[in-house]
Amino acid sequence: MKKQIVEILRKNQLSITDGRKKILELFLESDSALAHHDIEEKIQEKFDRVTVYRTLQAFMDKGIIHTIPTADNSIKYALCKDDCEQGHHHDDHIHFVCKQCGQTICLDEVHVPSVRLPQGYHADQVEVVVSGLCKECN
Amino acid sequence: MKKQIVEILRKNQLSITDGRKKILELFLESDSALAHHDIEEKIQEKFDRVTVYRTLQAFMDKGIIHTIPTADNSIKYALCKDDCEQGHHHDDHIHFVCKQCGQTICLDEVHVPSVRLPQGYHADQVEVVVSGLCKECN
DNA sequence: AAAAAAATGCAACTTTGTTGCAAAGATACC
DNA sequence: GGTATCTTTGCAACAAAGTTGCATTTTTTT
Repeated sequence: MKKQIVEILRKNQLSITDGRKKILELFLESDSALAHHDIEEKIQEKFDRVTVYRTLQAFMDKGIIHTIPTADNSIKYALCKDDCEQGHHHDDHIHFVCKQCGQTICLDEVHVPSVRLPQGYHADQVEVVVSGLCKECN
Repeated sequence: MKKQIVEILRKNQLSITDGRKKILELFLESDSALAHHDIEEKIQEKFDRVTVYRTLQAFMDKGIIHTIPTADNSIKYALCKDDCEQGHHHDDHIHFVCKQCGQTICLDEVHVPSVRLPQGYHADQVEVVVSGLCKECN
């Protein structure tokens, strides 16, 4: 695990620091998406708020994590699949938000459906967020 | 127009106040979704920030407007279709965000595709946000 | 037109996010 | 392994976004 973490950071040319290791570990351990707030809560050692913001930004830039759109003004982040490279996210899976437990998860096995747009529109990216009851809460 | 506004407020059992009339008018005039910030900007008379928050909340509760999920931590609101009733939103159209002009619009004519979830999951609602270039910017 | 109910504005506060800068830490080089 | 260089961190100070309680004003009811 520790090796995998260092490996990921190295591969993305990020210096290996305690904060980055810890936050990346959180993502690897968690199977649901994390908001900034969740991260600060779950980390026992206290890192400055600013550090967490900058770490998430760095991970985003490198394509290690991606954001999940929400309707409640909280950005959620989740690990990208291996083939997301620096600056080019191509996560084509859908996201699921459980109304009971609140968890947001990536359903990697479910691909986004194709959408037919009206004349004149050009689609770059399609985001699908399904809400309902997850496996555990159903 | 003025009649329609009063009509909508009355139908939803909201008292008819200047702020509500003005904000509702904004939504009716605008064909793109509005963020809290946009509303404060576009209104010439100044209403208190708190009033705008509470008005949006009231409109949400009554099913007059709905939120559109975004990945950039800004809640956008748009008018619901007529058949959204108090507490029961059922807007099954997709949303489009233009990367050029930034406008967010409801594509009422495009219905959300059906999504097949893994065993055990139960879907209540499917949100689709497509980003790319809109008719004007393309 | 007066009484009752609801909405507004204000102040004070909390939470969330940003920026510049000095100190601490990581990397590269000898 | 130790030092120079470059990067990251934490702090302070700030800006923006959102919330709450309460007195005043406005709307609705009778």
